[in-house]
Amino acid sequence: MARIGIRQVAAEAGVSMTTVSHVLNDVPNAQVRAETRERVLLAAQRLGYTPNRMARSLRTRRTGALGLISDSIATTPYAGQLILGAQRAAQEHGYMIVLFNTEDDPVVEERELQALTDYQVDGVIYATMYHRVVSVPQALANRPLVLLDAEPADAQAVDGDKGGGVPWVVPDEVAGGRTATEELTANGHRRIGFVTNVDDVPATSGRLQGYQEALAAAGLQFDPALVISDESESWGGYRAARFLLERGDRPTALFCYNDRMAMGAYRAAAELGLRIPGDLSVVGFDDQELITLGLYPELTSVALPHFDMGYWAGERLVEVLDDTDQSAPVSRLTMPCPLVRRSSVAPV
Amino acid sequence: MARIGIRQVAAEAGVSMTTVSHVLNDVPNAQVRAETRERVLLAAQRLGYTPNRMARSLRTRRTGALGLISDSIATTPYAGQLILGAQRAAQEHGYMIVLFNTEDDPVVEERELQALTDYQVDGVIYATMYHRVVSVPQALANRPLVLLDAEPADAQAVDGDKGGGVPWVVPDEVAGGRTATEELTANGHRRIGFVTNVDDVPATSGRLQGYQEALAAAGLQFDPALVISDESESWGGYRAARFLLERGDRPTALFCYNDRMAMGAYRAAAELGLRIPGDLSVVGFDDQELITLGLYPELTSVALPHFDMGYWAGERLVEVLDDTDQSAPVSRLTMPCPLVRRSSVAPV
DNA sequence: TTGTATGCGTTATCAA
DNA sequence: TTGATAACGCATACAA
Repeated sequence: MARIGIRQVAAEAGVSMTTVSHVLNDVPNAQVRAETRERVLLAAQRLGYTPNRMARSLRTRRTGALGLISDSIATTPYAGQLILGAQRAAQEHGYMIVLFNTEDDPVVEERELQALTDYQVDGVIYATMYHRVVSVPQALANRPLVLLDAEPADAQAVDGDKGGGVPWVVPDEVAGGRTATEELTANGHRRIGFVTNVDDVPATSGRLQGYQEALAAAGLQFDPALVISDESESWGGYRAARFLLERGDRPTALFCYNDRMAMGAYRAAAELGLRIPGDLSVVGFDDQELITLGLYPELTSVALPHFDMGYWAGERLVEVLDDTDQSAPVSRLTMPCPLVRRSSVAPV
Repeated sequence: MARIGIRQVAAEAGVSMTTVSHVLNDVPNAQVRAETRERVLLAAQRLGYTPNRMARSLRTRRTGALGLISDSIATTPYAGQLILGAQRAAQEHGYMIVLFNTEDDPVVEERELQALTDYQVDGVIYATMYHRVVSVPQALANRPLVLLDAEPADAQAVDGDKGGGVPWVVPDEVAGGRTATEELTANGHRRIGFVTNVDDVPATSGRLQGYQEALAAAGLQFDPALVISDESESWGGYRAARFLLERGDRPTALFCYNDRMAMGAYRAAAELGLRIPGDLSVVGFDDQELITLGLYPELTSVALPHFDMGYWAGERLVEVLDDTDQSAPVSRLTMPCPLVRRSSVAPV
């Protein structure tokens, strides 16, 4: 049983290979008579024809594969959404996603970049699992490339700008911080603590800025004493929250850098006999359901748009690959972070 | 600049394409003179030759791609480890992993299986993110296939047995349940509650069995009243634990079906004024660091060997693909679940 | 509007 | 021990 190829379809339809190819690929130039076209389509259908991707690839010099290389797929709960988004977009355009991992190890990264080349992927999505500033590896310089949840060290372009360089998408940390804080001011809170982290990443400065903007918008004075930094873990959040809540003029609400720190803040509140949300309102960040749904009361949190970012990156890369004209419409995007309301916020 | 291929290497080395192919692929039959061999290797090196995978694939009818199709990559924190393990194994043998997703939707699954065929992957890893009993889709029946974290509905073979069917790997739920319970009996606990879930999955029955075995091994009587089932969420764990802990002869230790339920148990204990581990010892399952490290005190938990299972599945599939003799050595494996000790267990 | 013929870069068959 | 050469299945320049 000879595997059915374009040749068999041609025979079945009583036409030549060329015609079949034209019909099946919707070649723009040469036209095919509608009747012939129909015949070919039917024949292909009847025979259950599936194009041989290897042969096609050899000929077109395109594999239809997108490489997704990321720093640490294993240890973060975000990875899934990021990858799934990219996968969905790729799938919709007939591409497949091939995974690569650097494990945050330069040696491994080197090896993976080599593999990326060996496998001859058509384009690359360079992803980080936490919003980071990265310098694009030299090996990726002259390839179709999109940055996912990462921004290039030499970035400067404005939102929606062409920017000229490599497209990238990151969460809008500033707007996210604003959203979280506004939820609190909207509930009448006037003393709002910010339990933040100590790392020098875009999220740290961005969310702080959003916090300040929201305060200003509500006519509130920014008080540096209400901002406490610590490790972005549960125990860091505990320490910071405890410090804030033990003050005489304790805040009535806490905006926490992430859900882990919020988890620590819950413990601090419990130890001090403070009820949530009755005595203290709390807003987290990241919307990690393991935490937000696990805590009691369930935690209101700002979600990171991982799926959407992944999807955008996939779409964008396909655009770059498929578009004849390379007039990149948008090369940089910050995505909004939606608020997910639960039960940890109440009016003062 | 013509891309360098086997032809260029041949010219550079002053030999024929055939010879180059022979030495580069270590063809077992035809021997090449050591000196010639050296010359070819050097030429390839000097030119930085990289084989064209599409051409090779077209010829060998093998893509070097393994399809990893899973039910829900997005929503679970396990996915990363599972995928990473498989990816690592694949990588080590020169294969790449291509991702597919069913989203637990039969329609999508249908489409993805089709894609799997279109992309002509050499083999398939069918993975579920929670240990499940599955029936292998018809479309996968006659392909190189390995089940990951899933067991076929018609399974019957013994560990290490050839089994004849498709290879699969799952966690050893029984041993895991035993491990968790033994940690408690070893600390002198004699009244050990089991906060379990209501779903009919292998983990439910397996862990219960392990619990019973450990009790028996410690010479303790199994008391059905100490086993409470509820939804495997934080609030379910809360309810079940609360019920157990309010009894007059409350247990001094709790084995929880998973970390989420343990999280709820923590809350129940706190509300009842019970200190952990002073008044109550707790062991969880899954070792989800977001929870185990977030809780206070940090939760002792039994870890699911996701990375190892992924790795095994990858290795196994490659074996099936590469091995000339198809005498499958092992077709079924249950992996041990190691205990991760933290601070939630103390002697009575 | 449709058909013929060539080549993409390898591997494998056969001959030398 | 090495070298010519024929597929692999498809897309396309060119001819009809």
